[in-house]
Amino acid sequence: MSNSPTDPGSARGGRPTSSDVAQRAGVSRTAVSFAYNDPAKISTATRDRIMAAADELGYTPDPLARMLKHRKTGTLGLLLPQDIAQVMQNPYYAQFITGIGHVCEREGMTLLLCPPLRNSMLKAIPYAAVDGFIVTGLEADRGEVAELRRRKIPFVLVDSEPVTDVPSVEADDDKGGYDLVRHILELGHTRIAFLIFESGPDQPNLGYRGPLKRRFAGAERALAEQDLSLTSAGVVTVEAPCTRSGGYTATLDLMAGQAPPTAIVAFSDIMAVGALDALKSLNLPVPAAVSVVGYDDQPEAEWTQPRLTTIRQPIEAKGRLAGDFLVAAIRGESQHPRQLLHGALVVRDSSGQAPPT
Amino acid sequence: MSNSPTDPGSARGGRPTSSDVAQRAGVSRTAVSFAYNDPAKISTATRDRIMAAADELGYTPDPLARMLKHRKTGTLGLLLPQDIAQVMQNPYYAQFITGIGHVCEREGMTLLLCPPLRNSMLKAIPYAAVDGFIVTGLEADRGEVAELRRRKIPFVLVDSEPVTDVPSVEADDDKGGYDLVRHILELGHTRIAFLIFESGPDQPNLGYRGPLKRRFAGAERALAEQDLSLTSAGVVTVEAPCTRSGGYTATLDLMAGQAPPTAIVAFSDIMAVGALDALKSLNLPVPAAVSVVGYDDQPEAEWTQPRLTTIRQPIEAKGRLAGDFLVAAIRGESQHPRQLLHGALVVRDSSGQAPPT
DNA sequence: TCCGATTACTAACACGAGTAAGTACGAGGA
DNA sequence: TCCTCGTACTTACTCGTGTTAGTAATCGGA
Repeated sequence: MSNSPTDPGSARGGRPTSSDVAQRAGVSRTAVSFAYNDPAKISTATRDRIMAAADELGYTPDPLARMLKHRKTGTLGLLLPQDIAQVMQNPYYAQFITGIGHVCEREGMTLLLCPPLRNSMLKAIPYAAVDGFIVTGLEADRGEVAELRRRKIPFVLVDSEPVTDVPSVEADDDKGGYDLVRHILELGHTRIAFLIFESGPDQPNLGYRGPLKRRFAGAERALAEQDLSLTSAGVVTVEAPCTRSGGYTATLDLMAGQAPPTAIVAFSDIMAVGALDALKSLNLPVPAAVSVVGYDDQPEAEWTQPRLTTIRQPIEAKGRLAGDFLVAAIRGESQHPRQLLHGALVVRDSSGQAPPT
Repeated sequence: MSNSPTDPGSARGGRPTSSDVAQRAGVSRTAVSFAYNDPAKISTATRDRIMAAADELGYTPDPLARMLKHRKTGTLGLLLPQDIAQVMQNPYYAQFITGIGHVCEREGMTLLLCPPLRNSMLKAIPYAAVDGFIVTGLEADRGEVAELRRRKIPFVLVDSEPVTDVPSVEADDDKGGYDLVRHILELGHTRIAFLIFESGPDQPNLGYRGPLKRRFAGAERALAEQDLSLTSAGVVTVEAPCTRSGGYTATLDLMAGQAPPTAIVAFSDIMAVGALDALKSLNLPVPAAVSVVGYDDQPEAEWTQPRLTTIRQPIEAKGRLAGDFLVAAIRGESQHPRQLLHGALVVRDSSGQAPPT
């Protein structure tokens, strides 16, 4: 109303600043800052006057400016390998984020979901205002690690290949793969199909990254004990999208083949559920005709008919540890810890003795 | 190495700034900025020199400083009513965030999860560096709306009571409640139990907020058509935590009562699943002895045995619309749209004719 | 040879705050 | 009266960047 258009500090359409409040209360901008951050440094009378002025103008300190000054954002960044929509459809991530959430609650921090920018995780890094990153589903090339190092931003790797001097959280996927396949072999199966997620090079067990690679390594160890390998007759590997329908379609294809498997090892519960769907539609009893096992022990595993044998993985603990490590790294307390989490075979009803030949 | 300790611009432990790069390349700081943001304004030769210097020093523009200058963060804020860990355990939110995720992808934005700070959504607002908020699960008192208005931050309300001049997305929970109960009544049920989430005042249908309140209103309309009400004999309302075990325990209690219900109306699928568990453990066939219906049509609803009758709610669309509205509001294009989304009754196998008395 | 016009760059201000160092003032002690 | 000393406040610098306005050098044209 009384603002001349050239008046610089006044609310010219935008939000009021501390200068506006200072002017209105007849004090310096510093006094306004003190009123908010260090009330002891100012008389209660002027403090009240300042607060009243702030209230009338609708002033509120700008979070960005504070962050810039303090060099602290109060947010953890979660660097994702896929778009948010894809990630959230995967129950794995819901559990993982739950774990991080516990840390956020304890520390009073927020969580920023950072999907790739123009299909690149690397490009997403420079645009995130965070105190540090939790990096998950890292691509093989590792440009991201170099970039994060360049930037001197604290970060934690999850389910990635080990990198020196970087805190990391891993699961014993090798042992998981081993336990799962050994369980199947002990039941007498010899015609085994591996149902795996994501696309990779066409040579199995070569070029797979992260957890998948390690699960395969464990599987191969178990197979070797029975003088089998991933390339033995009867052992096949099929790739499909990590969805229920992906597992469904792949299983239909498998069972239509020459010598269909008697055991399907899915490296994801959700794909295993799809496999169960397919076998049901083919009227093949599980586990009498075909055994099915999954991985992760997500809640679905207990609801299927029959209930799913799987590897329980402490996903939530993984998130929590990653959060703890990151917070420690941000505080500079980090000793570059590396934690290996253990899974366990959960035998339910979907795996049984191989049918007589 | 060659930095004197009083040298102000040099990397004194921290990250290098554009001044450092400028000094190293023998140009002004402005030139460095141009090299990154407007290469046309600078000769290619010096641009290369600047980039080389930046590379050697490991320089990278500070996202916070950019945001402050541009008055734009490139992130949407999701203001949550509970801690991240609690929210992520609820499949509802996973779907909702999926919807927002589509918008984030299209706009190239990130998503900030803002849980309450010291049990207060209101206190979380000032600490978030976002371009706008999606507000969900708002408490009844509405302090948050006033605060967001004060701050002049764009925001969108989801599943809240209507507020004038604020974009909002709602579902027709009233119709959902009506359809669900009408379905049950048409099957001849008269002894009905409502299984609802969260704690409220002890008088049912009074003081409930948001969606729950509207679902009850719809339910009451349907009941009235049969000359029944929420306080009729045979109609009970039970509150329990919104979890599988919450539904389980509550149902056990219900069935142990004098005149146990023949229909259980859960206002959440996950509680309905718990109810099914309980009935199974009591050897009560569903729907022959007791019908069970849920709400939301989450993926679980199709996996249960029997498959669950429920109200399909377009949760993902809700998130997507909220995102769209928020982006429009941030751009200043907003006409304060209000969208009402429609659900639909999905009849599966868990609801059937009431047993003969 | 002198005049615009273009190119290539810089100085100076802005974004919105926090904070060390400095100043004016009144009270209290010698 | 003079000299502390504490209180209450301000001046001036800082965080790291974007960008307008302005200047020195170069070029083409007459």
